[in-house]
Amino acid sequence: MNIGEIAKRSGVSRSTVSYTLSGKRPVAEETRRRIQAVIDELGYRPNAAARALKEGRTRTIGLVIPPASQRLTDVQLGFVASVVDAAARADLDVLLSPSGGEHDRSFERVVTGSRVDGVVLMEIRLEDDRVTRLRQSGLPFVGIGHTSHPEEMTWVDIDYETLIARCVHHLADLGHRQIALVNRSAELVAAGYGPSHRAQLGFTRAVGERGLTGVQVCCADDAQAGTSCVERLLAAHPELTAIATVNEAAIPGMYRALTHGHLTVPGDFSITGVAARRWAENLHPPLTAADILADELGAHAVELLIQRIADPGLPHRRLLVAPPISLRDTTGPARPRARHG
Amino acid sequence: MNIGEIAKRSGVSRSTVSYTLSGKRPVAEETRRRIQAVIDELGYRPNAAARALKEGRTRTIGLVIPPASQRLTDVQLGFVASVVDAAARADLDVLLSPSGGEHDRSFERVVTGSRVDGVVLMEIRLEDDRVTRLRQSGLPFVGIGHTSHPEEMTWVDIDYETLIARCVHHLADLGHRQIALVNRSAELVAAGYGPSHRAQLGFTRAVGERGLTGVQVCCADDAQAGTSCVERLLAAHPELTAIATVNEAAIPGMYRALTHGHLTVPGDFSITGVAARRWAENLHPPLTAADILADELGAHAVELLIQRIADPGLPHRRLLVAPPISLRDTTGPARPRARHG
DNA sequence: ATCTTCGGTCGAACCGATTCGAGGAATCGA
DNA sequence: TCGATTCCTCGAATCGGTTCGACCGAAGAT
Repeated sequence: MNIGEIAKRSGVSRSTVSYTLSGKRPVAEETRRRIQAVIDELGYRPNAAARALKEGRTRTIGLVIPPASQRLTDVQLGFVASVVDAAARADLDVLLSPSGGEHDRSFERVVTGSRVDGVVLMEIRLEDDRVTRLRQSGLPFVGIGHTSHPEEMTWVDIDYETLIARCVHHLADLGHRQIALVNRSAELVAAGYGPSHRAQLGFTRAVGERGLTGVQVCCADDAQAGTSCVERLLAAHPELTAIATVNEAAIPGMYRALTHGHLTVPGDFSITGVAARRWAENLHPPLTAADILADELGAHAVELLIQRIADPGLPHRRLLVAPPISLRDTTGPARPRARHG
Repeated sequence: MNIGEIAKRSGVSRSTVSYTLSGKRPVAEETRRRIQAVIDELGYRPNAAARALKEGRTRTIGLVIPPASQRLTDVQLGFVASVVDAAARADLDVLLSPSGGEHDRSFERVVTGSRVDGVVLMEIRLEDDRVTRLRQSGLPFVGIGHTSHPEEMTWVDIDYETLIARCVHHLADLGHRQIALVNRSAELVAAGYGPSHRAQLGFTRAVGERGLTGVQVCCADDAQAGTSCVERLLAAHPELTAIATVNEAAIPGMYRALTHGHLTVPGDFSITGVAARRWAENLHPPLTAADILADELGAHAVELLIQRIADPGLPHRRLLVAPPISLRDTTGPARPRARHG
């Protein structure tokens, strides 16, 4: 079922069929109708490989997701969904590629075999081999996240530094004097994961500006870890009255630890952070947090990528978003903690 | 950077380079080394489109995910991850396609343009247009889930009927006499969503076999809905002492409603169901549930698909898995409910 | 009446791989 | 020494599209 077959049945040449499809040259109205009828009847669609070969573009973008695809956070999942949606709207297909660890073959295939016109790269580290690899390959790409050389690539990102600083200021405004930052896992922080690093910066800065006492801890990305992390914090820092966090997966566990410690939220203890909106709303109690607009960010990444594909010579662009804090039910005026042992 | 360039620099013909790459004909050891050196130096990879065009296969599979990609459940996410992993292991790329609603163009592109060698289809309904469409397209496909004509396609699925029946028997063994099934959203059930339908069947059957009183309700896929659903249940059925559910997203909300109603789990009230293992373990308290082994199922789907791609004439196969219930902390002996208003 | 112009169509080249039949050189047996 | 066999390599065809130059007839200009 190829273009030659359509041509034969319509009594025209292959090129005329092609022009009918693309509209790049005029075709007589009657001829066009005849060809279209045959196409519709046979349900013909041009072969994607042949088209890609001749045109030199695949109408496909790669989406490189983090290795541990088992444990995508809600925010990450939101990025995937929004990238896929935005790509679909632009009539682009999305090739999914896990990267890192045992999946390097997959990443390499995507980068190197002219399979895609461009790549959206998620979960970028401050020093990231994949960025180096992509840059030297010459393939257009856009990061969701950025490296320690932000000017060298096009990216969109969440301004964790500002957001966490904002959280700290918000807590300080409410009278809290001793605040903890619950970051993500120690491994991620050690690996130079940008958001974690920038959260540290923002926290340190804001705590300094407001003359507060700040504690920083790492915590694995699950509820269990959140519980034990907060238990340790409460025990070690009796004056602590509030937490800011970028570790959404640990938050339910943190709630649990507070409940166990007979601390009500937001009465006795305040907690705030950065999280996906729907997720924050569905928590109990709903979390006061800076809402990450994954939809918007993913769509923007695709848009920038499409521009870069159209003109790879374009200067690099970056977009750093810092959504405001949505006040919900987990932050309130500071009150000295009652001791319960 | 094409095969001709490699050939020129190695001083051989293009076909010799091709044979070196594929090993389909002998190439002199020295020639092979020379060619390989050039390939390594230039980092050459054969153009995927050209190869696909000539070979008639793309080394890519399509993964059709549910429309509301924003709200993939943990189980669904597990399927995606395991399919991607399994495909990567088989050196296959994965083209992601949201289906349904506004995304039909994407689905159509995947099915029709020879973009993929086969398709894994998720979230199948009892009557499903996409299955019809795929069957008439002749493209090999494997379902995760199946329609009301199970013999007409190859699929893997979770035996929700058996699992829910098992949950009911487990609760009956513990002495519970009145049990509720919390199903997924009314829309899904109305749309003929297989798992929901089969859960109903299994529930009705087991309740009958054990002479219990059974109540069935639908519940949207979020915590909020879970809370109000259970609140209504508790109010309407004072004798109710246990719940079985296939709605994992609603479970945290159900816990909450029980807590509010001053019912301890598993002391006053038992709850069990079907859920992803990691998720069930991380819940508080950990959920007694049949653990869905998404990894296994996804990998098996890919395996079956690869077989069908290799030989489309193969008879259809099906795999219905019914993992045993993992006893955790949410089911216990029946005890008449204390009235708290 | 002749020259342009232009809309509509065709044939052929091309994209970058794979694969088949054929050919050349070296080796072997007779 | 000559033909057969084996081993290696090459050239050409092919996959299914797109696109460029050319051509043809009809309409418009002079």
